[in-house]
Amino acid sequence: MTHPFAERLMAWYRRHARPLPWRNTRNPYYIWLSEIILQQTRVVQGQDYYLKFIETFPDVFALAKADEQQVLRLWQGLGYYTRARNLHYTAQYIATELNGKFPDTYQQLLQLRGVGKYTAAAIASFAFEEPVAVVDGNVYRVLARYFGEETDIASPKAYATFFALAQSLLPADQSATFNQAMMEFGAMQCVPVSPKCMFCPFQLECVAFATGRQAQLPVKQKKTKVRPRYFHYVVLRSEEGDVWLKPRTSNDIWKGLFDFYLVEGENEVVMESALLNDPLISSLRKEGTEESLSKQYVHILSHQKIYARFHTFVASGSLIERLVEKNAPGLRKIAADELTAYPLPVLIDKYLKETHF
DNA sequence: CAGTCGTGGGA
DNA sequence: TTCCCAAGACT
Repeated sequence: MTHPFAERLMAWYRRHARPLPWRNTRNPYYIWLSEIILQQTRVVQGQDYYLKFIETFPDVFALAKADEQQVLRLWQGLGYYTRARNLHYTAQYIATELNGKFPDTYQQLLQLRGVGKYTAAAIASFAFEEPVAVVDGNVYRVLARYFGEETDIASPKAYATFFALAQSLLPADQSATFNQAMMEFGAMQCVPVSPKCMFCPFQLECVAFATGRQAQLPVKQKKTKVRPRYFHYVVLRSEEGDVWLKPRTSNDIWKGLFDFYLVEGENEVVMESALLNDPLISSLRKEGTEESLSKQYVHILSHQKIYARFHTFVASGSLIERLVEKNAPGLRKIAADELTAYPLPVLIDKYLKETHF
């Protein structure tokens, strides 16, 4: 009764599946962890993080017992840090409220923080063989091309359209294999640029191939606009080897991570006066503190382009403490050799490495 | 709905 | 250089 498409897809999968570490298990904790890591993230980038996480936190209780800061530090460099904070929150919820028993249905999984429709379907099918189709970027692409489906995948209603398609193809008794196969096929064969149509098992029926529209499908309208930001960081270093960090708590980029005291301006012109007017910088200069300025760093995020410079001030710890208390409450004094315990944005980590901190 | 949340890699 | 985008979720 299996749909011919599904049959051929799974045959392809049996020959071409990569041996990924999270494919050897039905443990929902491992599958959940891998799926959160892989959201908007390439396998090559996520794999080492997955291995680090299961080694450090072998079960949901271990993850629940950790500090959020430790989880974020392990996540450092992966981006979209809300994923890590939700991961930790959900681990604590499962460990304490559910006594460690993982939710085992699509609907219940959907209630977990950080678990949306895709991830709930992935866990439900991979761990519990529930017949619910996954729809991720790969699935959009494969189905849009195969069926010539032109719905804009950036519109929220597209999910329902493609879910219905995927669900109609899914064999109820092999949902795990089918879902894995759909994504693997999209990732390895029906790739975004230059898909391997010459060796494709669906060449005869694929609408995109027949009409030469592989490059036009799937349709995606939304284009992200990038906002420039101008950062001037104040790096406070004491002669005793301490450094002052700033926890990022607001709903901005890098929430939950640490950076330095920051002066930000709309543009470079505004920046100049902002620096002169800043109370902490003024007081440091008034004290004649040794100062140096770094090169400009350019750091690209999905919606922002950050131009950053680092102003380093070196002084005695007591002087810095006095000025910080008066002008920059909220900074945290850290021994330089304890920086490895703090989750830092890649921009900050790169600066620290380049200046041999 | 439309915008926002990182980072790295490939064309 | 610039653009796209990668096993999305949340507001």
